[in-house]
Amino acid sequence: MKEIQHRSNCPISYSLDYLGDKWVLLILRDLIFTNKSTYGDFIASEEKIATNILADRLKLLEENGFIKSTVSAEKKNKFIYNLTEKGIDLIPVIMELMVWGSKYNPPGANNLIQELNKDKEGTIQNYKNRARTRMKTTPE
Amino acid sequence: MKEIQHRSNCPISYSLDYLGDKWVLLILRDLIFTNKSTYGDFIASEEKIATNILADRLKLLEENGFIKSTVSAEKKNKFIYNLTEKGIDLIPVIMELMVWGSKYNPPGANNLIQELNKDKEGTIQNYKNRARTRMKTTPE
DNA sequence: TAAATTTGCTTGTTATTTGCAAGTAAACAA
DNA sequence: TTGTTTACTTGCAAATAACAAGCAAATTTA
Repeated sequence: MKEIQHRSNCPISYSLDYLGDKWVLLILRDLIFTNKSTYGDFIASEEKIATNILADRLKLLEENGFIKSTVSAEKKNKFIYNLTEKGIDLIPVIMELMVWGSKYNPPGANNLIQELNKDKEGTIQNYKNRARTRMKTTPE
Repeated sequence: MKEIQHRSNCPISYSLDYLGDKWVLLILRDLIFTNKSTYGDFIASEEKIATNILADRLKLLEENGFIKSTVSAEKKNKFIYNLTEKGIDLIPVIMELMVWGSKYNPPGANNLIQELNKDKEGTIQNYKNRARTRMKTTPE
């Protein structure tokens, strides 16, 4: 894995050096909003990520401390990926992508948007706590 | 310009079909946080976008309604790009990218982060209003 | 216990995109 | 009228992505 070269010392540019890629953010989405946590789970997602790209992005995310993998308790050839605190801190970014997407892609409205409109901070906190719980409990 | 194909009906995936690209978001950053508004301004940014990529992304952003170009009042061979309401609605996304980047890229801390910590909603509203004012006033 | 399956990749090939350098064209300034 | 500014376009090599196939360890099934 080649090291990421930062193009400037702008914090937005810094973030984009990791996150300016659709696939990275779709993997994070799956980790935040669904119960998906394995290679096979991510491959099964609707957007059909290629196998080599998924392997590459999981490696990048783990090497840069966004996620952490552990061997599954029940199957030794299965890896469980979970968000680290660094990854959990991206939840607000992804929430805002969802808010924007729901506004401009009409069929995408849902309960979560209503919850965010009522109490954005609280909703984000709930998802952060959910991710922390997942990280701590022994995986399936 | 080829039409963007949406890979699913997930609102996050929908957003990423436009925004899952570093350069698009760096152009938006310049429009939100700086007084940059022309091709030459964006070319001069620290991250050194290639000329063909900039032309391509400006076209994509305009064709998809994120920005609007007008001919400069003073020079007819100069175009001024401004955010539309659709683009202004991305300010929260970019603010969160900045918050995350500032947290994990230590030298990036600044006044804006403090302002956001004190009053996120108000700060975002200020930048939205600033963008609307720029859109309405006759450009340089 | 041997064969088939699951799981998580890697490899090879082709297509697309990027990055870089150079060129173009309209507007404007000297 | 010559040079400069501004905003691109074009051509090409290199990097990246998409697709298909293959592989190997662990596990299940016969």
